[in-house]
Amino acid sequence: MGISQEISYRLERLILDGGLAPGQKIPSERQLATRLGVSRAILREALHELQGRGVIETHHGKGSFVASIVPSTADLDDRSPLMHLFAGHPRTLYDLLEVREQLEGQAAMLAAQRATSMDRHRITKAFRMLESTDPMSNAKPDHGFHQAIVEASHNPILVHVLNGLKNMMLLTVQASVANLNPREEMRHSIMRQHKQIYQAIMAGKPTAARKAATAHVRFVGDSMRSLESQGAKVIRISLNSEAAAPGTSASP
Amino acid sequence: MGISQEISYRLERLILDGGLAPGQKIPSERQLATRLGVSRAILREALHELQGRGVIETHHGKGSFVASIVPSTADLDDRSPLMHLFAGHPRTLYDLLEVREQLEGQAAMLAAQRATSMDRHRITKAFRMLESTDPMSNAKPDHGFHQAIVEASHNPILVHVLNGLKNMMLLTVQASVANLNPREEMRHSIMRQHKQIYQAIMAGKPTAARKAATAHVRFVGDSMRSLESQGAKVIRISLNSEAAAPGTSASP
DNA sequence: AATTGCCAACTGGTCGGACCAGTTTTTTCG
DNA sequence: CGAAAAAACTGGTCCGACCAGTTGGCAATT
Repeated sequence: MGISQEISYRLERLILDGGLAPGQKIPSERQLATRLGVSRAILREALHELQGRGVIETHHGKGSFVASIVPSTADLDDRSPLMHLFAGHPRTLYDLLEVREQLEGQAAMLAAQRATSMDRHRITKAFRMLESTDPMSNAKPDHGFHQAIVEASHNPILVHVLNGLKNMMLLTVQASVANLNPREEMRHSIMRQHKQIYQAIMAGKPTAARKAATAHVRFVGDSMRSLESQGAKVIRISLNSEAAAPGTSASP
Repeated sequence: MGISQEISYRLERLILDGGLAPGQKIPSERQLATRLGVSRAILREALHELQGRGVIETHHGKGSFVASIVPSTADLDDRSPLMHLFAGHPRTLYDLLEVREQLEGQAAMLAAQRATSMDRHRITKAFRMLESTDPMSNAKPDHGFHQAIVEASHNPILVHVLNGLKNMMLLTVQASVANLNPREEMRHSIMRQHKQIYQAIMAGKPTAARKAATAHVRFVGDSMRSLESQGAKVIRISLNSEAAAPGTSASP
């Protein structure tokens, strides 16, 4: 390992062990570089590494601060590169929706063909829950409905792929629910679309199911796109919200 | 945001969007710095950030390499349960083909819309190689052609998903090549289909490209199904065929 | 005295060049 | 031809300078 790696390691220890609280300021680059006996360039590389890991935040002219990370928020594997890419690159949302359009259409079609009675039961249950739940509740019911359909496709590959995208999918569903549901007419459109998908699958109409599902995903994408173009901030779903502004230090 | 942040962003984009596979080498620091118009110091800071996020790995004297992305969908290597399932249950082949039908259709469509001149060049190169190679050679050229198209879709999610299925995909392509190519008329059909896909993408006809691609995958599936129903043993493909180190076979 | 305005001293951000240290390729010579 | 030496890569580290935001205090003005 190079020196910069070692420095980033020592810095992290310093922060974690040293009891530096989130939001707390760490010494200036020049100070740290001198104290640790390395050049400022190397020190900066180490800082960038910690930055990449989300350990610190840096603000021009102010300094670097310990980020407020709860290391055990293992809820979703936030820190995965893809996850981060998604959070940082809004376009990725639409990329995902493009893929979902195909995959969910496929799943709905296969579900219409292959769903067993137990599958139908599960789908129905998820659908009911979707109807009854508060519109603004979290995205779980919505996702559950889609999930039930996917599993009814009886295609292990499809299930596996969609499962691999689950976390990101949850985010897009969350985004769509948060942004679209508040709009009265949109919520109705989405509900109608869900109903169409549901009925097509139950009626065993593969083509109709596929069309309904792809149309639904496309509708969500188009809607969010148009919302976004109207200036609405669509994608702002912070992975681990709150980010302790630097000025949170208590008055001395 | 500072320049180094922007650089790391662009780099990340370059890596995932460009479909750079894990393990692949990225250009040297001096090259990248020049190409992106920044100093080497800043370029290195950006690299360290990606390093901190686990996107790349760096080795002294050798270079920087794309790290294996995310464990979720990626890496269906041999010992994977799904891989095993596949070997044991031929039907999984058709499941995969079902999914491929959608995904490759999507990829071809997007490629027809978004391929850059460099993408076109790569696709053309892969296509040429596909025409010239011996029909019975391994499946690499065939897969390379499809891969080039997928990467031209400029949808990181799509690239990621297909990449995760790469190993299994290689097997299906291998299976199709081994079983279908020996049949004169089938080989011609497949070649014609490849040509249709190629021309549609080059001509920038998204719909035609999608249709050609889905039709192609469907044809492969249907053909193998019919072959199988005639009593041919279709799936007998050993799992660890190639993938061996450069020092191949070695028959003493 | 209170306010305003400005300047100096922080902070991080960027640059270029130089040199060291591994790795790979090319050249040279036995 | 083959092995050793040299050159041409690669990343790793350092220095010194300068740019760009931020902050606080000092001084001139009101």
